[in-house]
Amino acid sequence: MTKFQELENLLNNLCKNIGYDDKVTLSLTNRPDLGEYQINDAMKLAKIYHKSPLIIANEIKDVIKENLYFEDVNVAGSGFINISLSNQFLIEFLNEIKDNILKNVNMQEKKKIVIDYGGANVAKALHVGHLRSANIGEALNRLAKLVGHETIADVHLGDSGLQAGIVVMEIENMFPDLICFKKDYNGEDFELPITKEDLKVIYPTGSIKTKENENLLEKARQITYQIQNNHIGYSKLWDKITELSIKDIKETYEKLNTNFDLWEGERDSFKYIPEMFDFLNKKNLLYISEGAKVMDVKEETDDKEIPPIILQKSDGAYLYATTDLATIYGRIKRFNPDEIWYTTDLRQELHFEQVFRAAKKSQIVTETKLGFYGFGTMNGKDGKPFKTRNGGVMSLEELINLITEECYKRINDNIVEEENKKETAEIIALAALKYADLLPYRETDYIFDQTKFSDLEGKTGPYLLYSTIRIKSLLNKAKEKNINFNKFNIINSKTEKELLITLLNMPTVIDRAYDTKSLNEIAEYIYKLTSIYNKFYSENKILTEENIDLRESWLTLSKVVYDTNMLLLNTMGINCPEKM
RNA sequence: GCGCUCGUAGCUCAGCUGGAUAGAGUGUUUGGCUACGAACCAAAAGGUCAGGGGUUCGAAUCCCUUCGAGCGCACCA
Repeated sequence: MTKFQELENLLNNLCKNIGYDDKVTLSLTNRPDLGEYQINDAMKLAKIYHKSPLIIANEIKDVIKENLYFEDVNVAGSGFINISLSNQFLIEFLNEIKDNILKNVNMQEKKKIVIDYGGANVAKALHVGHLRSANIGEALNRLAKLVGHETIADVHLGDSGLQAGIVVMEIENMFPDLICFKKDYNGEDFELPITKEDLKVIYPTGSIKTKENENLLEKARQITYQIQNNHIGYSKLWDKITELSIKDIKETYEKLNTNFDLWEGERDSFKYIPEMFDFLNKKNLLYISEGAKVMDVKEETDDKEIPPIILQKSDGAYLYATTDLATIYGRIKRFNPDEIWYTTDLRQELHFEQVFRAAKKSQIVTETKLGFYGFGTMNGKDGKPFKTRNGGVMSLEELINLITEECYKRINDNIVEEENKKETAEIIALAALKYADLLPYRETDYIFDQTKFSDLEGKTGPYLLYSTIRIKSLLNKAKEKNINFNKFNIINSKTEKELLITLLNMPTVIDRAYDTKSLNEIAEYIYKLTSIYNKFYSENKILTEENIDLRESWLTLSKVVYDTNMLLLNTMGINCPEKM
């Protein structure tokens, strides 16, 4: 149990003793002039117990002010209780977590969670629009692990859509003699005649052609259908393209520090489709509507229109909904997870609502909790979302390179060795990019501004890295000078107390981030902690402090802040260089 | 047409299940390196929380309404 949890439990027990058996919460104050924490529950209790809030507030005040952990307990306004924490409590707290920062995290009962994020499409370049899914998904994955869960991350590649038909058609055009196109082709191996650079051009040009020519579009559709139905040559070719494409996609995801346990795609769900249809047929859930095989998912209690889910097109082809439902079918069968999370653009909410309903109604899913945690779109300056289909959007690689160049310019030659400069610049650039992306609330649409993402000062990733490295450097210097520290003894200033209280509050922040599935509070928190530390740093000369107990306290505190920063940066998927 | 989301400082965003005097960053103005790393620190200015009504001890937050923006609504993914 974290120290803060202990504190809240103590408070609740004290209230219980005087007859208030309701949850009382301790929150950071809005009025720092009156205390450090506040309790606002007296007003609520007043309604329940038909008593004056002031009387209740005073009763609570009287019982908690006796405790050694609290001091300066006072009642103000219409029943606000203001509390400060005793130095004794805070010193005890810091000494408890100094050697293991994980003691400042509330662990949860272990669950198995499949997390579906990334959103990469085979044969299409990752663009800036893919940034959020990767960042948020990866961070949620890490957050889930941090609080004690087991996760299975699946990139769930888009590998069965129309782009398959388009790309195969283009290649047939370019290399009609390739053996996989021969009538008597029997599946033997062959060399793919294109590189990943070629691939980046093939889809966009093919896509334009199909938009201009109805016949080509129809042809691409047919090829797509044939790939779905295991046409031997087309499937083999598409397999090889997928392999090549994954290699490329992996490189970019690795830069983003995004890791998947499974590199499966829509096509991996195909093997479950016949079984799934059997399952649905047995339950009599499917019917034909306008030639398509559909299933109703509307419910009595709906106040909005939920259209039926289409599982097979009138031409026999499968859709997004089919593969997603079959993927759930497969995941339940293979992993039987407690939860499955999806992190995609919020615009897909209705689609997932339909799929989830179909899964539950058919009892493909019984116990497993299905969660859709959508994110807002990245908009252009015109306030409209980036186009994902029409091209012309900056590729993720290009964006990373641009920001890396900016960072490179800032690197001081006296600090970073020449051979490490490039690598360091990239780490900093990615920190800037990831932090800027995780800072807004998950569901917020925000305006993508290249200059904002390139900011290296203020509330940015580079600020956090710089500050963290500076603490590390301080701790190293202490070691070099044989200054030992292993204990927190004294609180000497207001800034130090502020730091301690901020540290104490970390578990609450992590819990909330987990509950809301949004990293923004963690991003805000780490900035707050860091900036208070920087204030502390500028107020004191730590290494030359003559009071040995004080110096030891300062160094111990610095170490805890460092460990906390590293833990939270890692949770956000942000790496920290040695120097910058 | 139906539905979802949103409107907070010049700009980009926070603001927790309703709590006291609405916060950051950036930009603007100003001060601080012969310093453990200045990608830092300190200070000032900047607000009709889109408008109106309601609920109550108390509203940026909940409800209604007007205006404005974005998105989604059966065989794309």
